[in-house]
Amino acid sequence: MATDRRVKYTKKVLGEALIKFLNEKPIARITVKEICEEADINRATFYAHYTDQFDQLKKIEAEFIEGINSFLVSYLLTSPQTEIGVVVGIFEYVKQNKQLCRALLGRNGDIEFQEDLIRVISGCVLSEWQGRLNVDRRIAEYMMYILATGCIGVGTLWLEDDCSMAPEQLATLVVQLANNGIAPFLIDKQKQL
Amino acid sequence: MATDRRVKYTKKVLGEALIKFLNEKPIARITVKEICEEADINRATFYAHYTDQFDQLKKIEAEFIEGINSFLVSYLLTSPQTEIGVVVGIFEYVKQNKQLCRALLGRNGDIEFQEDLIRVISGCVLSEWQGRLNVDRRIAEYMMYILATGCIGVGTLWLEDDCSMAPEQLATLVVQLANNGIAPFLIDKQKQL
DNA sequence: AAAAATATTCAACACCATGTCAAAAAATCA
DNA sequence: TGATTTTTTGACATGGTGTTGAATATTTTT
Repeated sequence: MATDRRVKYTKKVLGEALIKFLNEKPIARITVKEICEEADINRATFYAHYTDQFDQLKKIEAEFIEGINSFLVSYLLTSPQTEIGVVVGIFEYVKQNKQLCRALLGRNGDIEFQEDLIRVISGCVLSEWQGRLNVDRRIAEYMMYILATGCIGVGTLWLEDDCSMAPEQLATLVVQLANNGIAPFLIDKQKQL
Repeated sequence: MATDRRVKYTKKVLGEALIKFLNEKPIARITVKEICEEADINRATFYAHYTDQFDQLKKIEAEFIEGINSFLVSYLLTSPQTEIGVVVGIFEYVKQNKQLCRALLGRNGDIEFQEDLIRVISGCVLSEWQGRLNVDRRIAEYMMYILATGCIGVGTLWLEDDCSMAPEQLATLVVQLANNGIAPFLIDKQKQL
């Protein structure tokens, strides 16, 4: 299949070039010409694989989504399912793809990619919760959306911090906040008196 | 000052044209040429006001941020500050600028704009909470980020629903979830036994 | 209402990334 | 090695870009 070493190499260096530029400027400012110059690949070759830089970005995004999805599926099948375990897994997967994720989620990232991620997280992680909620289906969807976007948002901040915090710690924070909100963290616990 | 009626009209129709296209495709796919044709404004006139379509978008975004910021500041100065009141105010302001917000936050929106919004919300609404949290400053920042991005995320979903839910209802949901998480909404409340 | 100031229009220009092509060269696979 | 596939090369027309100066139109000022 698509295992020709030349094709593999071409896509690899073109992808690296795009990611590099995405850390500097939005996709709209990036030209096919400069991607090819950076990667030292002929422009005609680029067009043999992608229609333009947006197409290239979409395909890289799709590859990542596919990757994290299969990771989650295999995780859910094998491991004992602690509530926090999956969240840790997600953050670890993100950390392993730090540079790519920073480009896709950061300042010059793509909102459609965010939405794809929300879909994956909702599908694999949050969907189970949804059935246990004693609220309207629509309200439950809104609540899941808040949690999913909050999760992605803090993940992005974490990436900008170069993933300095441990994935377990971040996952713990997220799960606690999702379960009980900020109340347990407040200073004035009048109940203690 | 900048009150010449011609300038005002030009910027207005150019802005409307850009927003219209943003509901159809990403800014990168939008050309200065088509913005001007849609607005029936000469291309040279466009360049008298903006360097390109990105510059135009940034200026429209900045205008909105400025608007919501002054709205929040005046709100915090005049009204009795109920915890939920400010959140209602934000959602109402968003609803009043539905079409614009949908373009700026939707599928073809801009992540930098999201970040600007996070900054405003954090600054005006969440900063007070932060001091009351019994956690590290860094952890508190992460928590605020989760709440802010969750808030924006659900706001975007709400916009796509054409703001069908009342702002008060949505604000209530957000505040409850932020304060106590999903626990109070769960079906199996074993504590009741 | 006329004059002065300012904004917009118009036409034309060079520039450059784009997307495509056919033929040659290079690398891979069997 | 020989056949196949990919990449390179150079060339081409196309179209949006950004700028310019003069003409025209509109607003503001006196």
